[in-house]
Amino acid sequence: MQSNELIKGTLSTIILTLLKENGRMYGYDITKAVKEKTDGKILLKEGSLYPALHKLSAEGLIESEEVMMGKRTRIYYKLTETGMERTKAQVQELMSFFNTIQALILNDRPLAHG
Amino acid sequence: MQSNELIKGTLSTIILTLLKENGRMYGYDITKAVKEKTDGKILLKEGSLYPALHKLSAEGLIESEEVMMGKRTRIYYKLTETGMERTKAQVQELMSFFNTIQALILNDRPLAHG
DNA sequence: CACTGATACATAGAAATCCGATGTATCTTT
DNA sequence: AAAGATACATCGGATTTCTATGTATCAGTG
Repeated sequence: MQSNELIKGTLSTIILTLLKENGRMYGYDITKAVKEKTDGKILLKEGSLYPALHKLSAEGLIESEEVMMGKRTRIYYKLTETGMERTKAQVQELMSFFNTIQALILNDRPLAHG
Repeated sequence: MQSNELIKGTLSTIILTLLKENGRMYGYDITKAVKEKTDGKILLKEGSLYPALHKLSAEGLIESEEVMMGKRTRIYYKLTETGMERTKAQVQELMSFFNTIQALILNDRPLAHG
């Protein structure tokens, strides 16, 4: 899958945005949400997600809360204040990047030859 | 620079597209074109560009031609037939990916709780 | 009750990608 | 003569995501 190459650099923004929208989510929840919202086009792997969550946590952008569901642990994550600010910034940055790339790629006028 | 993180996965598409638009370019030319066309937002480094060009060349997507400018070598690159097809495919794939991500990120409706 | 598939966490190592630093050398301008 | 732009190149590092693997619980089925 080539889409997996493209996801690089966008993963943290995706996670942060989902948390912003949904308030509180746990890991497995996030993989399902991404799958559903992208019609299966993006399949977030556990090996990508959990390390990413730990990293965001270590950076203080999200905070976790362990909840026991019967005998099974479920770890909920939500944005911190810092994380909320960072989410807005990253979304803006990502959209700006998309615009830049689109301008670069969809403009089929040759260079003015400078 | 965080934009540099985002470029991952898009670099080859950028190079291929520029070659498609301009027909024939050499390395230094490409760095300048990217800089100009993105208003300095994306600065392609030589350490990224030259290896990428060699790889595209090895994959048969572009072909090179050495030209002596005085005593200095200039290596022009242009798309092969395969490269032309691949360029179209990658551009479509990239745009599709952008749409997917935008739908995921800009949709602030919470999940229907499934 | 055994089995299967979904749920739920986690990590180690591999693979890929881009950048920073560095190197060589020519050409142009001052 | 010096500085800055042009023009190529590679190495090692940092980062990121995936594959594979592991553990364990829960629900549904035969």
